[in-house]
Amino acid sequence: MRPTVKDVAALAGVSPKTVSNVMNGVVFVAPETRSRVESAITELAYVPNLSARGLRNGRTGVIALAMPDLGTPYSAEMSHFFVEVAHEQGWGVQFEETAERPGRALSLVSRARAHLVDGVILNPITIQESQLVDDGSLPPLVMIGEVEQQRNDQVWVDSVAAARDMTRHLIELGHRRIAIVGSPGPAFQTATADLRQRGYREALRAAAIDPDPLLEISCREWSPRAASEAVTEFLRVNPAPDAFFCFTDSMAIGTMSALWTAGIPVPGDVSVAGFDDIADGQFATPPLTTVSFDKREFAERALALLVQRMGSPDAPPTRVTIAHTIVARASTRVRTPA
Amino acid sequence: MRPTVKDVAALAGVSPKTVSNVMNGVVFVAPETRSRVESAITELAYVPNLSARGLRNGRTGVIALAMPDLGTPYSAEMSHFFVEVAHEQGWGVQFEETAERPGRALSLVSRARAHLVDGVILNPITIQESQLVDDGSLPPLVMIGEVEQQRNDQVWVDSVAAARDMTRHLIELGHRRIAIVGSPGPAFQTATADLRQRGYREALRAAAIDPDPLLEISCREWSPRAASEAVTEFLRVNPAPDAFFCFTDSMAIGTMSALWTAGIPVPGDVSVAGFDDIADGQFATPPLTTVSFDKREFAERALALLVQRMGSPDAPPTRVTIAHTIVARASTRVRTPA
DNA sequence: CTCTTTCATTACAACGATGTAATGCTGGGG
DNA sequence: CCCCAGCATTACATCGTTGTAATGAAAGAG
Repeated sequence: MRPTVKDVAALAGVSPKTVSNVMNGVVFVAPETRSRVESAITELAYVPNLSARGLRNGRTGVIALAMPDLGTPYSAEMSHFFVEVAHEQGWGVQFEETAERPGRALSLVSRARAHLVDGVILNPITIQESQLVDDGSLPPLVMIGEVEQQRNDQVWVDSVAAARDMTRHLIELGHRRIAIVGSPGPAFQTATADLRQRGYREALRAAAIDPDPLLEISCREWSPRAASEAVTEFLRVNPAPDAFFCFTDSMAIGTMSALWTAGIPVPGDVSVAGFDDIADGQFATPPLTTVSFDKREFAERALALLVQRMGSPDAPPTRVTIAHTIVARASTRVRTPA
Repeated sequence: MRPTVKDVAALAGVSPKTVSNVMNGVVFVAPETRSRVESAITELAYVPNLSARGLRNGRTGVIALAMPDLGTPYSAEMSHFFVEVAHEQGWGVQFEETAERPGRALSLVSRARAHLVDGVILNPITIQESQLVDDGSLPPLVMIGEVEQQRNDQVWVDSVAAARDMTRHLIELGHRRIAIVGSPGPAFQTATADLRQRGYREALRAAAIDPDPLLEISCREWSPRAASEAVTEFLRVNPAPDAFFCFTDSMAIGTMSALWTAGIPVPGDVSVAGFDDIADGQFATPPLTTVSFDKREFAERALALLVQRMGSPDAPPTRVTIAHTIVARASTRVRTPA
């Protein structure tokens, strides 16, 4: 039988409330009493029942983290930092996967309202999910990622600027026919895809390069497999472009795989760039040029926003933009005309 | 203000307990009453308070999953399947990272005892963690991975056999000087490393190949970076072996990166094999030969074991072995003597 | 028409922790 | 010597849900 405050109180010869006072430390407790209680706690190996505390306080000390698909390196790395940061601050983290099935985000909100979690950090994947209706009963919520909405607190990377920067980088290397992988298409519509494509087009326009719709390759999903298939199909019909700018590192890895299979050397014949700076990108062959940002800072800011929101539910929403940089590695290089 | 059973009961004109009966569905409720309650629930958008339920029942419906480092593809993919399977069965999943700092596993057990979770699935990383003392107060617990202990339920892959099979596979391809990456060393001691090395040595012995201690490369940690560094250092001093058998796919990716940098073609000059069959291994260049096993089945079996353990705390521990297969891809091929 | 029997429904208490308001104690001033 | 101020500690109620035991009503038997 698990010991309770009652047991501790009995052993220490005080009342349950005094034990509670010792643990929460807000009320002053005489040093002698305090130490007596503390040793009773140790002796019984007492651990407070968080369900009871949660019931009483309306707080559980747990937040929910909803990422599209934990299995993908991007979600995984982000999750890693969220868990790390949250644990440092004493929060538990409960997981949800939004890609599993549509509407998952809603059931998630339900869960939150079920008071198992005090707040939610949500990386929406579809447009609908980012349009969660706020009927006033939403739990404290922070959106992460490239979502176009103003209703909730949000942390993101400026995808338009980042895509523009990367495209310009490729242009500066001498590339002209720059294909993108992950363009928004009928099978895959996300705000992220839209924004990155917008940045790409802006950079082309700035360099007076005519955008070629053929070079905007879309995938049925943002996975290495889908990218590999889409690029393979593209190469079957078209000559290789100067460079591929893939909207995620995962798709870049799939793209490089397709190029390897097709016998096209990277970066010899074409350059390949990604987005996200996942750890394995550094160890791809060749190491991947990518858009990088501080994932730990991302997690810290999002959690800070969430905690703040828990405190003041009615404050106006805040949007935090995380700085990005272009990390040039061996997968891109100056174009040497054939 | 969140509605409670009381509010629902008032609206439906019944007692709180009847509402509870409708939701839990064990006791028979007259159809007419039931539908009245159900529409009251819908109207108020009532969601039960899980803290209260947890306090009352002693069950929270949440399990904890403790993996070494969520950021690594292996942990991430396993976690993905655990979350998927758990959600299908209505469990919530709370995350812990055991690699964060030593002793984490203990604080985790504390958390479990704090009754926020009903059970724990633990992938221990150090030997100590796998030796958790059972003072009778452990929560329902299932160990996953290559841990040598008999105290707890466990799901694993037979690492000795798998490493033996992979080594034999490489031998059958004509390789003789087969290096391993991830050999147990002073900086990194795990049961997994021991077992895989044992399997490797057994296969060499069976083929009458003298094991060469120089070919047993150890890394300071099981990451692509550490593997890349260790292999680079190895190549600085030694001639390239016929093949590298890396004890994880992550290390295989690091190894291929080092080989790429050193200008040694894979699989032209050397073959590379991994272990775990992570998704990105298929899209490495070249695609990675590896030891594969059904991760979803792994998760299902572990969760089933955990649920069973919750029901009967005193049953003797069970150990489940998940089948493995060798998946041959382009990173290994028949040796062509120079 | 009355007395069981059956079975849906209800009243009440309890899970464990903690905020509130009241209690008891100690010591200093009148 | 007594009373009151100040402050550590306590009793009690409460959070929302559900098991237990009791209630009440309806149906069937005598």
